[in-house]
This record gives sequence, C-alpha cells and structure tokens, in this order.
Amino acid sequence: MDAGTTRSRNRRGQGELLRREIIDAALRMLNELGDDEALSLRAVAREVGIAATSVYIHFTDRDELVFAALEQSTADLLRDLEQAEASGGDDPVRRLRARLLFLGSWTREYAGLYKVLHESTLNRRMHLVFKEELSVRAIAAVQACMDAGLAPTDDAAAVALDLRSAVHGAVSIRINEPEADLPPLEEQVDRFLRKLVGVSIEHVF
Amino acid sequence: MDAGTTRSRNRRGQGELLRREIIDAALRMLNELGDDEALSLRAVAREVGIAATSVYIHFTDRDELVFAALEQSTADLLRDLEQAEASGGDDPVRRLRARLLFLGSWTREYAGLYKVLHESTLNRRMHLVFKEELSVRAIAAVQACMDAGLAPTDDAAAVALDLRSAVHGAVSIRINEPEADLPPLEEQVDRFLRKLVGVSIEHVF
DNA sequence: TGTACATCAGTGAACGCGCGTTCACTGATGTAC
DNA sequence: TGTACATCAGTGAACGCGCGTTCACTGATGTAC
Repeated sequence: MDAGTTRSRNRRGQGELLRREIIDAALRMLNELGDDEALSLRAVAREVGIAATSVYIHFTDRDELVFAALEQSTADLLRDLEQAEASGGDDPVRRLRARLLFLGSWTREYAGLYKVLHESTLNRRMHLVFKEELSVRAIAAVQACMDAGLAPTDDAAAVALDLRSAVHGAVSIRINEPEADLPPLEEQVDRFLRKLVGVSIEHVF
Repeated sequence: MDAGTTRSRNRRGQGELLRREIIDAALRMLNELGDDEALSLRAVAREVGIAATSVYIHFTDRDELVFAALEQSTADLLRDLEQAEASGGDDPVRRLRARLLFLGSWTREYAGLYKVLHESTLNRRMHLVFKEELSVRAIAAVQACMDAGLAPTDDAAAVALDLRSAVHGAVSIRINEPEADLPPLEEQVDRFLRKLVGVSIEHVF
C-alpha cells in the first residue's frame, strides 16, 4: 500500500510509466492472491495510488490488465528459464536439471503466480502460449539427453510428459499445502531424473 | 436451475431435508466453479429454489455451508476409494493400481471438486484431514507392495510421495488444460507404477 | 521573450449489480386440553 | 371431536459494501506564433 507516499503526475510523454507501475502492482497482488478472479481493478488502483478510472487510460478493461500482466510475467519466466538452462553448459543432463531446479526456486518466490498460470480459470479463457513453449522445450531437453547417450532411448514426448507431470505435482503439493513440511523438492527432482528419464546417478551428483 | 419446479415446504420434523438439498446444490456448483471463493450463498439458494435467508436456518454463515459440503464430499471420496482398493483383491499391486485408477476416474467426473480440494485457498484456511488420510494410505499401499516382494524395498514414504506427486501432477495438467489432448492417464499411471515404485511389468498388465 | 492554446495525465461523482447478513414476519401443522 | 396455541419451516425487505465501468471534468505542460 502506497497510502503514505504522494504520487506526482508523470511528465508529458511519460504516461507509459504508469502502465508499468500498474502491471507491476497487479503482478505483486496476483502473486499474493494466487487467483486471477480475486484481483480487482480498484484494488490495483489503490495499491498504485491512483484513481480507479486512471487504469482505463492504459487498459480497455480489467481483463486486458490481467492478460498484459501475465504476458509480461511469462515472458520473463521463459527468458530466465533459458538463462538457467544455459548455466548447465554443454551437458544435456545438467541443462535439464538446471531447468527443473530453476523452476523449483521460481515457484518458491512466485507461488501465487504459479497458481494463477497453472490453476486459475484463465486457462479456459486464455490460450497461454507459454505452456506449449514449456512442453516443447521439455521434450527437446529430454531428447537431447537420449541423443547424447546419457539416458536410454525411449519415447521422448512420453518421458517428458511424465517428468513434467511429476515435477508439477511435487511443486503443486508444496504450494497448496505449505504447512505439510515435505522433504526438499531437489531430492524429488533428482529421483525423477533417475527413475523417469533414466539418467545415471553420477550425472545427477 | 429449478426455476420451473415449485418447491413445497417440508413437513414438520423434516426440516433437515432442506439441509441435504442445500449441500447437494453447493457441491454441484462447487464442481462447476472449481473454486470455493466463487460460490455465493445467494446462488446456492437460487439453485435450490429458496430464499437466501433460509440457508441460515441450517448454517451459521457461508463458510460453514462450504465446509459442511466439502466434509461430505471427502467422506464419500475416502469411502469410495477404499471400496475401489478392495476390488484389487489380495494382490497389493493390483490394490494400489485400483486406488490410483479410481482416483483418475473420480477426477474426470469431479474435476471442479478436485480443484477446490487441492488448489483452492481453503487449503490455507481449513485443515483438511482427508489429505493426511490420503497420504497415510498411499504409504501403506506402497509398503504393502514392498513387503510382498512385488517392489524393491526402499523408503516407502519417499516412493509414495513421488507417486502421489506424479499422479497429482498428471491429473492436474489434464484438469487445468482440458484442450491439450494428452495420452490417457492410465498409461501414465502404469509407467509411474513401474518406474517410480518398481513393480514388475507383468503385474501391471 | 510572451502568450494563447492544444494536448496530455489523471480525477471524482455516479450508475447498477450481486453479495453476506440481519430483522421482523407469516402461515401451515401438530398437539394439549 | 373441536379448538386454541406453540412450534416449526421458511420468507421478504432492507442494510452497507466493493465491484466494473461511464461520464464530464481539471489542471499542468509543452509548443506555435
């Protein structure tokens, strides 16, 4: 809440700055709420410290605001994921593992956004392109392990789906039952890599 | 919507019948909404065909209605799960598999309720006992397979958590991305049993 | 250098809506006498 | 068998609230002359 600070009007030509501020506030609040339907345009305006009507300068309605916010969020996530994968160097197993572990740490900071992106009713209303992107890249990463002889050759699409399902499930349980105190996600991820993909143990450690 | 049918007042001493009608309507609507926060007391009353105030005869407030509905739903689910398990006979692998497959078919009919129970904010507000029950019984089922020599002896709690995570993830993806047309859940469940629990292939088929 | 004015960034009042909840009530039904 | 009445099942009007959205507006700022 910016209740204390006094917002001053942006200079001429700088109107777009408010747009960013609104999107940032919306993302912060979506992350706290974990549910896009619970986000109100008026609450976002309050958080930014502007009149509710000012939101309409930059977005035609509430839905467009939510879409714009999530679009930015998924673009950022995909970029960061690629960067994390790159940190695995040339080894396809390390690259795949880096991907999964980055996703795990991302969900700790952005649990609410993870829920919005994967569990909210938006999934029915909005075709989220980034989901397909995630799926395609997961298959490619698994295939790369097989091609390098670091995992038994198999149906890469099926294996990638199993891996994605398992990691998503492990993440989802941790997000939705925060009081459950489960063992660290990393342990599970490594078991999934060994048992579902079939990478050898010395690669994981 | 019962807009057409005219509801007649229950006879003296039969007031509890309305309570059941209200809970049934609430469950139907929760299953359609997939989100407990989206359910309004007034909408439930409309569905049943009574005045909104009549709900207060049986429930102190909206939350108590939601809790009562979910309590009934989880009790029913646990009972049906046990029955499904029993259909597996004496073989612990068949019993475990029957459990998982029943859960899969349950989620096809009650996708919205699955979301409410596993993904809604209720998880933070309400300590759902049935989750612990599910976890305990999953561990026991996995342990039984190991004890019978049908799966390699291992940390049953860890294996059960992996299995639960994987199946939950596979179910969650199918519920939240209904347009994705993925391969049948059964195939995945069988792979999880083989790869995560380590049961032999002839047992699965 | 001074000024009129178009433009830009943002506001405040108002609308109709559905919500949860409270309150005083109605009218049928079973029972005590 | 008849009737007064307590009880039970359920109602309708009203409240204050936050919401999304529309509308006519304000006032600072840069620019053309």
